[in-house]
Amino acid sequence: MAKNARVAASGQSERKRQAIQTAGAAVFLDRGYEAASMDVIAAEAKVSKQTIYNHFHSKDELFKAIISDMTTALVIPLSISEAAASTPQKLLQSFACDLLKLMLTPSSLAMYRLIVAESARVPELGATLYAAGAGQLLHKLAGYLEWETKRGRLAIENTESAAELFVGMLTGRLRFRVLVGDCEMPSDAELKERATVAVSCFLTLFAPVNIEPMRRPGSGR
Amino acid sequence: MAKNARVAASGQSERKRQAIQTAGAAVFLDRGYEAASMDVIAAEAKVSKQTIYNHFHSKDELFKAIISDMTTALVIPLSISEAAASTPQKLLQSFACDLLKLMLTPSSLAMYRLIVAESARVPELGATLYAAGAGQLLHKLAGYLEWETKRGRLAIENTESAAELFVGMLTGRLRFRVLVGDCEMPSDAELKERATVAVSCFLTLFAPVNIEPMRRPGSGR
DNA sequence: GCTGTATTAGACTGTCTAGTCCAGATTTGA
DNA sequence: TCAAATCTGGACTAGACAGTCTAATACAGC
Repeated sequence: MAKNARVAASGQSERKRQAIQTAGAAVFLDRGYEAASMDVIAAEAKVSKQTIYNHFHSKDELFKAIISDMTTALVIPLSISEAAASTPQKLLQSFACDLLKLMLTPSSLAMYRLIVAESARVPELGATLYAAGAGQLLHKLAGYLEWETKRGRLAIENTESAAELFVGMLTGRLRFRVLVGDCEMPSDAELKERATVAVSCFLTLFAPVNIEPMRRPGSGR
Repeated sequence: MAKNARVAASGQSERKRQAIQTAGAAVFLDRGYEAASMDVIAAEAKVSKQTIYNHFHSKDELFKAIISDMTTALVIPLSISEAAASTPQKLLQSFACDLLKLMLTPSSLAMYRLIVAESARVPELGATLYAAGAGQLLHKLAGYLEWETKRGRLAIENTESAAELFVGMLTGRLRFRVLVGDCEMPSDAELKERATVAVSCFLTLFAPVNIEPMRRPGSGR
């Protein structure tokens, strides 16, 4: 045991392990930790239950492995490389749209639900995941804001707090409402409108003083 | 059966029912739906298990009764009655502080966790609770903003969307971070600073044009 | 005090689950 | 080709849990 996993990447054992993690992720996300049984995961992975226990000591360890794997798979939709060729308004607008769409994805919602529900039971996971996901996203956004400030196209003193402000304005209670079934999934047009309002407010607050401010916000539906 | 419950308010039966609901709320909030067993709830309520089933047909019905009871107990910390004697800045600031403190209360956090976790299993609850809690709060805030706009002390076109914007700016990712263990409970001073930033941004966006704008925000911490 | 109803403790059923064990089949690596 | 490791499926243990049942007790209204 404990052989180099990479060497065996094409081997059956490693494929089984992957299948278990994939199936486990699906079942945990779908049902939550308690309601996900090892038998169902085994069936989903097309693997015998014993095989799961060959790879993971317990249900809890499997869960932790899956979640911690997910942190490496989180993708942040903000490419600062494009920033030079764009304007703050365009870049923030497209970032905002991407972010809204991403966070309202069924799998993102399921992930959020799972993390909120289980972070009490498994404290270390939540912080790790936050750092890899939302935290990193805010940090990248702050980096971009910093860069634009140096360039003179924005005027922000505390970029970390401004980044959080922007994301807060953008998302508001939307995720909670969708999660809780208070409203349908918004259309793309509604998301775009929401993004536009947030960007426009943000630029009103943080555009350099010598630049004409945006239209007064809050007129959106 | 089905006697008027109010008449029997001083009776033993009604007291038992109350004890069951109270104990059930505590156990559900503490452990979540799945991990809360009827035996534990009975013990906590100092009641026999059969008595629970005399009052509620099933665990699920008990859960629903408890949650729907909570909706009537939600208190919104915004008294517009004080508004006339104050200024938008002062009132929003105090509202913001109250709201932040309220939402970071251990019991509020536990409630949030429970709702997020269980709204998938019991869809109708989430919407009801949202309407009674966060939704009503946003609505009251919007009402206040409307009133100040009519009075000429604010200039807002869409007050509902502005209310959500304000709450979004105020809370940002804070609840999620605390819930997930990414950060400690913030001190009162930090909460106040956070409220100040949000209020100042909000007033910059929505103060009437003839009034001097606030200091440029984002300088916090 | 009498009568009917609610409560109680605890035994009990049936179901579900995490985790183990085993004997035979398959795969892997040399 | 052979031996070690891994996989399989299914039976099994032990415990938890929702919900029922019972026989005895406490209580409320008349």
